[in-house]
Amino acid sequence: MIDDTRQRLIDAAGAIFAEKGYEAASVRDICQQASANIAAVNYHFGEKKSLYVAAVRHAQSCADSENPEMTWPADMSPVERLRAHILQMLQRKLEGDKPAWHLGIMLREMAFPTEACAAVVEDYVRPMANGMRAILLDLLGHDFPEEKGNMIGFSIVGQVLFYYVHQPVIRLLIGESAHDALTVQKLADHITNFSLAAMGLAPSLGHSTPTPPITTKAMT
Amino acid sequence: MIDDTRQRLIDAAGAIFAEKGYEAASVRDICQQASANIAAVNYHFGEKKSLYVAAVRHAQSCADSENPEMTWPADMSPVERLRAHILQMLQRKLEGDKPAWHLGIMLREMAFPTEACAAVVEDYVRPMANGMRAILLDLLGHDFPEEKGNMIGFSIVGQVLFYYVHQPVIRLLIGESAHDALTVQKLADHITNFSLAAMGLAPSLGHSTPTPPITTKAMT
DNA sequence: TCCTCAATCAAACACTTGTTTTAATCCGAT
DNA sequence: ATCGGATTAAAACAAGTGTTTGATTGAGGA
Repeated sequence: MIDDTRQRLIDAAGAIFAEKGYEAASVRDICQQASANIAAVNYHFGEKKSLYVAAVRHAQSCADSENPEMTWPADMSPVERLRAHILQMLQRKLEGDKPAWHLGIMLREMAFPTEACAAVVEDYVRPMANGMRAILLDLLGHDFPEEKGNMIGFSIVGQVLFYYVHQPVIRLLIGESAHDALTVQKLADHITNFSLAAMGLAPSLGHSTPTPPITTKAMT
Repeated sequence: MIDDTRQRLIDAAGAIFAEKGYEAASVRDICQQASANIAAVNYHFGEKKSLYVAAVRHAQSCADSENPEMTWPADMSPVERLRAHILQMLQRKLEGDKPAWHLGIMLREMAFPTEACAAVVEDYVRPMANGMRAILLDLLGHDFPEEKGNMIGFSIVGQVLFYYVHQPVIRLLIGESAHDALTVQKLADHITNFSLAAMGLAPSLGHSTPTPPITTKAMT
């Protein structure tokens, strides 16, 4: 059976782990949500912790398969690749078509790491970081200093992650309606334009010229 | 000292809550670290949850008193106020002279909120957000659209928080030595220059085109 | 001195936790 | 039909949880 109880356990566990954290999630709750017996988790995974890492690995393997390698058309300009990259990151996090726990459990792992964090970094974060670095190298020149490039990458990713990690704070801070008005497309355009302007590849924000979405070709 | 064990309990609780999270922290561990009896927490606070919110409130009251209201000299240019503000945020988080759990427990609360989150936002986040908004209004003009201003503020704060929230990921990603090379001063300069350039108030990163630093007053 | 009352302590409480055990069930191969 | 391995089920396990109890302390006031 594809719909094994083992898979049902991983799905239920991921959802509950992502929502309540590792310690607060009980195997009884997980088994009940998975319509499985209490002993099932120990039969299939041996112990609770193994079920947790199985859920994390499943989440990142799904994230891998759901996102088609981020391979952009070769004739796409670096600027447009950056724009598409930022939009995709935001969509992946805020437009939850897939089960929301896939990224929730990984963000929890990245903020308060357990032993599964290293695997997440290697299998999920590093490929994404390499993709970002490739774009930045095309944008800034391949002899750009590595440390500066790292910081620029962190500046971009930090902007994106902020809207996900601290979403509840933003809601409380600016109100529900103002938060709902921040659509993914609007956020992606802002972050892209903000970052491009910081790198000198687009007109700066700040002066209220109704800036149309920048679609300039990259300067090589 | 009037409330001896009560304060010891709050200190021990804050440290353990920040490190292990609410559920994983046991009152027995807390009482042992505080050299108090197991019944002390229930005698002084009634229940575990009240001790937690007491620790959170203590952390934010300390954060308030430790940071002298962020009142800059009146003749300081908005650009320099922004630079000082960013540096101060980073110092507060990464240069731990004070007990590290003061901000650790609040970041945990902001990322995965409990019922204490609203209080943290109102008493700690909102004043800081107002300070940031005041600087941005001086920088961009007091008739700047609110939503755009919010997003710019989030872009700046997101860059800062990234280095704290995802510090373990950064360590794994670029290595210990490269991470240690990212001093607070270096990060503050980068984030400030990056953000100023994005707003068109400083030369852009990316190319060494020495555009003279713009330190003009806000255009109204 | 006696009393009071807040504070501390050891012990036990009732409950949940993760895990194990043992028996029952399914299901394809013989 | 029968066997045997794989899976599920119910119950019990030991350990840990937050919380409560009731006794004990020790300083301050009448």
